[in-house]
Amino acid sequence: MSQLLKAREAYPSEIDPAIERLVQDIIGKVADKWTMLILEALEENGTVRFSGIAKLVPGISQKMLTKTLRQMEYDGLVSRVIHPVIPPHVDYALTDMGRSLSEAFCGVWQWAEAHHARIEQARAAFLAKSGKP
Amino acid sequence: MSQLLKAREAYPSEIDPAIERLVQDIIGKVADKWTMLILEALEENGTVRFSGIAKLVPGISQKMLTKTLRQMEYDGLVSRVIHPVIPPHVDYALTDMGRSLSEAFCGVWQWAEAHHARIEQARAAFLAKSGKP
DNA sequence: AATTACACTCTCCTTTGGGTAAGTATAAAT
DNA sequence: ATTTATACTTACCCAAAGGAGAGTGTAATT
Repeated sequence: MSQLLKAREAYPSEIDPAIERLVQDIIGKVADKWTMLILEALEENGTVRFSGIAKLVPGISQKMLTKTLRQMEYDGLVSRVIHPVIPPHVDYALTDMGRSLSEAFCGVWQWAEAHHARIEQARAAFLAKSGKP
Repeated sequence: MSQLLKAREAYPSEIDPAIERLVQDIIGKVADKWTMLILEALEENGTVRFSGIAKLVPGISQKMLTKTLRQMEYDGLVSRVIHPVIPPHVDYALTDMGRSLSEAFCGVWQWAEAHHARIEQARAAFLAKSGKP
């Protein structure tokens, strides 16, 4: 057993550790690149089909799109409506919970848009500081 | 080349695609489990040492702690101050930018705390619906 | 008869994430 | 002389993420 694991037990916590773990699990699942990108795409475009989301989320592969949508459906963030026609037609949309998450995430998007220049600046400074000496 | 990739180029975009890509890259990096957990730990505890963060972030390994902290320093989210004593003493703290990100993330934490019960409910419903027929 | 459309699924493969364990440096405490 | 403390790094390993590409089913189109 590592020193870290031993030491960790020493700290007390004011909040219910069971809920804390649950929340961290949710954060761990929801704080996913593709989840967030799909969330935004659906928030801005309402009901969208599979291929529509693929167009709205640059760089996502079919595999990841399918997988992420399934997880989001499982978590109750999106609804999935199959129209049994040929060729197939499947509509995706945010649920109320998905919309509320999207709203909660709005601040992060704004932060990213507001700070991307400063981040690049920080990176350059880091490289200059640590790369030279 | 896949159909998806071909189709994607067709869609025009109102916003600067270069900035869009930058923002999505930032989201992709920042939307990381450990980053978010460390962010919260530092936000709530101010200046903390390496081993202190390890105690505050349950389940993180030394390797991931080191790696994530380096990335956060690179992105300008945390400051790292080395006190050249023996045994070593290194202080970590959020920068202004780190604090602002933490603030932006606050909404997501609150969402997770508010909705974890509903998520578990949705999962049960999903399994009942898709597992039976 | 061949092609296209759509929303997948499946297989193969490479990359990354992430855990464990051991090693490092050195001064102070035992 | 050995242990302890701290903040790492390195090496080894496995599992998960994720990309590329091919295949599927069927009806309408060409």
